[in-house]
Amino acid sequence: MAGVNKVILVGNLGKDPEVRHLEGGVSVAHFTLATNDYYKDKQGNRVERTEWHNISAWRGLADMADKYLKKGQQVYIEGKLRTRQYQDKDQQTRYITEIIADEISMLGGRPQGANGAAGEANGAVTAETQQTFRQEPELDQLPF
Amino acid sequence: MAGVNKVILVGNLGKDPEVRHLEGGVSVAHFTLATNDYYKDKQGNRVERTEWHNISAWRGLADMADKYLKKGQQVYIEGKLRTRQYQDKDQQTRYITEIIADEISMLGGRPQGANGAAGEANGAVTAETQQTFRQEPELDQLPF
Amino acid sequence: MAGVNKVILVGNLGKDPEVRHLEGGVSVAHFTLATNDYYKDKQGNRVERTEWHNISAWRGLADMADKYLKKGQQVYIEGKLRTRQYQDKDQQTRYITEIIADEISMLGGRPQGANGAAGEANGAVTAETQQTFRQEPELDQLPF
Amino acid sequence: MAGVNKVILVGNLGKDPEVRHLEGGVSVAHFTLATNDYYKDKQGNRVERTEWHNISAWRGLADMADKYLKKGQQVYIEGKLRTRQYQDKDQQTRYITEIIADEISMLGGRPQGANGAAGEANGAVTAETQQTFRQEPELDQLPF
DNA sequence: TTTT
DNA sequence: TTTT
Repeated sequence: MAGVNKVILVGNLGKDPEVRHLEGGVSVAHFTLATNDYYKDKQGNRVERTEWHNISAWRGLADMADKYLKKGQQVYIEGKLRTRQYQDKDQQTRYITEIIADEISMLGGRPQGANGAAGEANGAVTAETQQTFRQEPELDQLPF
Repeated sequence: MAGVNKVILVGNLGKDPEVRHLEGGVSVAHFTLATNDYYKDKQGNRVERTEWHNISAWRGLADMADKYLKKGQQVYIEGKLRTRQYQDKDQQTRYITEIIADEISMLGGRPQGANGAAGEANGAVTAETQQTFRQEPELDQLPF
Repeated sequence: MAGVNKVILVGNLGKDPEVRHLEGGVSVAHFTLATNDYYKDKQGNRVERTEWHNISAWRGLADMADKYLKKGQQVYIEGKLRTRQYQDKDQQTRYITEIIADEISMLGGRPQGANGAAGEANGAVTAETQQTFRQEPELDQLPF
Repeated sequence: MAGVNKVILVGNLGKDPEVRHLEGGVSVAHFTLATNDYYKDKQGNRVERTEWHNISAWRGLADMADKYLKKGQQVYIEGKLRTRQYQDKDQQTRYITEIIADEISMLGGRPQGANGAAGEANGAVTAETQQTFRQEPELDQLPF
């Protein structure tokens, strides 16, 4: 009963969000997020390691993702872990673990196409788009 | 580079940790953790939902888990997400997402066998065992 | 705008919550929480250190704190930092930093009076009281 | 014993870090961090609110802060709360709550002087400086 | 005192 | 598949 299931990520979108509109007007967005980490090996060299995460956002957050998030962009994401099963094409039961986003903040990063310079024309994060979005409060306790 | 990959869980062990000793003296512990959540459905009823997580702990934390953690016990776990692939028995590539523990705190919970009452004789968490363990600092930056 | 202000604590209440009812029917609870940490000194000895935090909970969470939380109890608290000023008795401006709770989970701990044994008669956390409470969603975005 | 004391912030530096070198070669950096939040008032207007935090970083992290962090820069900070007392100029005991940083990640933000455009000449975060720094492992468990 |  |  006393449970906590919390994920905090800062990383970059691997692709533009894909948004679907379910029956009943519910929208859901999916995208991948890369978090980059490093460690020192035995020789003391800095070794990079990238972890990929499956993110899903629902309802208002899905619409926000659809409108504002782009491949390459740096975001802060807070959410919860959920593993669900599905049938693959061979009717085998498979599992996938996703992070269901509760809050997404756009950080200063450069969407794809912005190389070297980071001017607004290149898609830099601007005043209008550098914002925090939360799951709409009245929907905060839905199971997804 | 500026990446964050953090998981925070409070839940109960689904089984006793299973510990293996790898070549080179490295030990690793695996167990599952249940986090319980709830939400209100459209009728306003409180609906419970349990999420299961795969936890792995390495080296000093594995030894701690082996020594102190039991099925049913309530713990706080901080760690990072990692998805790895493996070949299933049909030589299919499969993926599993785990939480690599960096810190484990034993909370007041009741190990299996303690029903209703929670007396020490039933395995209650005592002063000696209600502790926090962290990944040994000098190994903190290894990839697992 | 893209801001994150998050605190996560696991500790024990230093005293029973004090609840006040403000004009307009708003209630607020205050209590202190002790988090225990340790470190190894140069001789390798384990040294304990206790940090005290000022917690405040508003509205529904205040009522929950009033009803369920007791001195000594172990809780998980998630919230945000807020520093406010006030005038002390000499009309000097002083500052106090508090954690405004967004979520409180009761963990297995023993309210005051439960020494050694932890039977239900001594106030142990029971199925009924081992719960998670969140700030009511519709009020989640108020400034306190 | 089973304690957790964790703070997670994403915000902007209010000023350049001030670094002092203590006896024994220990360095410590202090700076303030602004986290921006918003809420909807009763009229549905979006109201901004800024919270200021006192950050301190020790040893390797202090040197990193000294070298890389500037006023205005956006950072992710993970650390722990600590309240310490000091004597003010009237010999009154006062308290100040600080966040002792354990990890600092530089996010995409624009140091002071970068207005409108965010080209490298204006101090934009570049490949070299957009990094994560952690408290040196062997010192991770010191009391500060 | 920051940022958008 | 991202970013630095």
